[in-house]
Amino acid sequence: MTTIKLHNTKSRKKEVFTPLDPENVRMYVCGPTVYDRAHLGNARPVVVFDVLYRLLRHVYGPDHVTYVRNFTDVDDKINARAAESGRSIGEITSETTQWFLDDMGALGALEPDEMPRATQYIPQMVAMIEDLIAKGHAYAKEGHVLFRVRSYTDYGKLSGRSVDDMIAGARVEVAPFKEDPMDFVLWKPSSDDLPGWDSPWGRGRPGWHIECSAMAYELLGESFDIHGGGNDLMFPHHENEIAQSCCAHPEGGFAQVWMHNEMLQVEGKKMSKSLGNFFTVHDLLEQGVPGEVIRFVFLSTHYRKPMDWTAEKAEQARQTLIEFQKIARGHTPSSPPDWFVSLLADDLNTSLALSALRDVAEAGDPAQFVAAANLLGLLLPETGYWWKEELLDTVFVAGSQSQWSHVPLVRSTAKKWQDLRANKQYEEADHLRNQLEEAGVEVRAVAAGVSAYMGISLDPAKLEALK
RNA sequence: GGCGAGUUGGCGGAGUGGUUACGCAGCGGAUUGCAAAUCCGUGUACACCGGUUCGAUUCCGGUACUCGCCUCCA
Repeated sequence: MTTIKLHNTKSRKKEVFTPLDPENVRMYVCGPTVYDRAHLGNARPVVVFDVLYRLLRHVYGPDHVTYVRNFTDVDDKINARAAESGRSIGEITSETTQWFLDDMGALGALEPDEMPRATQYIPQMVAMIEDLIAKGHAYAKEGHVLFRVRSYTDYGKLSGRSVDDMIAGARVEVAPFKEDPMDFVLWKPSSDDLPGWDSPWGRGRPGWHIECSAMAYELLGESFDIHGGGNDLMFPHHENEIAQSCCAHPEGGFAQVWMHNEMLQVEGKKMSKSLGNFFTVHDLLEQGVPGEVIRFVFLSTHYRKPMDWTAEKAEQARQTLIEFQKIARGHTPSSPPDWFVSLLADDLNTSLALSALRDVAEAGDPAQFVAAANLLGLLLPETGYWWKEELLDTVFVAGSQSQWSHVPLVRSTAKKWQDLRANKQYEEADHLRNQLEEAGVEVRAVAAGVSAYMGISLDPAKLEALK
């Protein structure tokens, strides 16, 4: 069996991964708060942990891995969005949840085995909070319930902070109902116009951190193998999760391995609305950037390094993927070579695996090549629509599905170009080629005849003019 | 201020105590009506300063710069 090594944030080291139960390897990853489209940065952990999920399924068997990723559907940002848009909370969360699934699906991400919604686990959260109060780790005051940070001596261990240092540097105004500035909210009261549930402390709603603790406990138990998420969640979210879960279930130990992906930048800068470089996954897909290309770019940077999204990388990824498609077409996957799997098993070295894909291809077994690519979530039938196989003999479509309608015209024009060349009518042929290029189509002569490449910047109007 | 991550040739990006990553671009050649595509060939880089060592890009210490978190943004 392939040995998997993973970098554990707890130890800051790469460790050999030994599941608690190889028959049921369990992983929890923090999912989105559903109030808007997922931006590109949101997609990074999804892709990273999707690769891990695929690897675990390959090594331990598809039926022996349980992957949980939650939806946070109760949150002040959602309330604010509802208030400003005049729409109902339920409408917003269900719509956004579906968007998320669609967009991540376009990136070739498998759906987790369980996708719990926070609002479906309120009783479990209340029970856990009651338990924490009973054990002296939490206290109720003025309709709030707060976690008593000082009652958990290991608080701060994951992120390497001491409680005293944090208080010294804290800039937050301390609420009067807090015993200690570091204490955080488990439950807070809701006014009548806000979502709320009846509880021993009155009508209210849960704090963010308790959601993940309660859902992870309910679905994976008091101890499980891997907990993942973005670097920025390490503190306070994951630290608080550990405190809650380990205090409620001291015998469990919660997650064995903590994994954190680094953040995403765009053209060297942090993605932010003020810099004007903020965009969603959906935006890119709409522009005709295939989800597979986005995924390829993600995989080309190791998950523990900051990733820079650039247009140039996307273009290179596109070209490489077209190459890969030519190798793969017509072949059904067999099984990836063990040596390839072991590259990936070394703390998800996706960038190395990506370049090694060429070696798999050169080894001469296309079925293995497709299988290796599939392990990375590439060349999948469901996301490879942009290079639809039946079109390949003459036309590559590198954009969105909406471009398919132009394929017949491009194909016939390309053939016309070829005929002109065959008749040595070079002037007319070159003119036609220029027109095609201006419309966003590249044509070239190949051994078998002619092929055309429809780029993403297709100009349908100029194309129609060629009729 | 506290904590953490990073710095590899034109670009992206692996890896290693002493020998080639790889890809893209570029350059030279073959081929070609031109171009593209394809094929062949081609590149001694590892932030800076010390230390350990026969020898460091690779280990240790420091400096600079970049970035993230500490403000319920993945």
